[in-house]
Amino acid sequence: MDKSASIERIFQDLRRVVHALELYSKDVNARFGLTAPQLWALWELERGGPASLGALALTLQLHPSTLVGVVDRLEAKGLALRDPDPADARRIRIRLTPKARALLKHAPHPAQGRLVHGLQAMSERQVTELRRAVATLVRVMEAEDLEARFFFSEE
Amino acid sequence: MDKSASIERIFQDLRRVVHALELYSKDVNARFGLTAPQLWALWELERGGPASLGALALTLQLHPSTLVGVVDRLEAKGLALRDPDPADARRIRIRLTPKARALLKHAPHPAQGRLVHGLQAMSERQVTELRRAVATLVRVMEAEDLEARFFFSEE
DNA sequence: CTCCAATCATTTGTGCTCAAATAATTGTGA
DNA sequence: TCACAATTATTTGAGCACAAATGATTGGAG
Repeated sequence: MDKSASIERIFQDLRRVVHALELYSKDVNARFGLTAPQLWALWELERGGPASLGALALTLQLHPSTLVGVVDRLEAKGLALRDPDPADARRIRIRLTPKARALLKHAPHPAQGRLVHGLQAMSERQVTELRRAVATLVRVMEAEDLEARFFFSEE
Repeated sequence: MDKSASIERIFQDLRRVVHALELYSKDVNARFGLTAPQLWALWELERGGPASLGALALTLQLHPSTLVGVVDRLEAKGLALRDPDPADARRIRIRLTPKARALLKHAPHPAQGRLVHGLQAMSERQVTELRRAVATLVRVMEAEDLEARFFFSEE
């Protein structure tokens, strides 16, 4: 297979990866009541403690305005709370409720779904190769992204 | 790096890949007026000729209800038309307008954006490795997906 | 020939995503 | 100190994605 055919295939396959991840998220939601972004947010709050909306958005790599809705839904489910930040009235402090902590004990870790189950069935060598390849992809894509942003910011 | 750390990393990186793809789509839309799904749909219609909504959804791997909105927007832009299917009144035949065909000549091919530009800068050997790795990923993910669907359909 | 189940497109409802505009608050430079 | 710029969260608007329900049409079984 020549290079351009490989590139075409990589894109098709990436679309399928994205698709599978989405289906997985919907599936977890249907079965468990929490979507992947919601689980990621909870898990990150558990790991890093209370955080401002902006800080959490940064670690989750989401746009702040995206995270507002996610936190809204977590709050509606009684899993997260918005406290005012005593030091800065512009900020909020998002923290977990005891209910959330209890739930996280039994929740599928965002990186332990059935997709990861498949990865675990692969040899360590294969997983390492895959990790390297995906890391390369990220590097290339984000580099191009930055470059383009810089380029167009000059216009 | 041990296996579970590799798996964790793979997932983080995949999230970043998805993120970069989304940003790219939004970017093309802002600059060109068409989102990635719209471009994919146009390109597929150009390649395969007029198609029913269900058939197009299948080749694009989208849920039919998702595609309805995409086609609505293409129609609103004067790029696609819904014709009745003479053979079956339930079906529609989606086809391109001349405007769409003219536009496609200058449009960024869905798989020729700046992300692909980055891939093209890589060596053929690297690209081949990446293709294999991503294909492995797809195989693993979709196999797990099928397995889970089968498992839960037995409940 | 007539029901009735299957098929096809669509609508509705929920959620995620971004960007741009808005409002409140902070901190700083004159 | 005080006006003004920066920061922070939110709202608004557009689009994508799925599932489930709906309505129209087809085609087959009795």
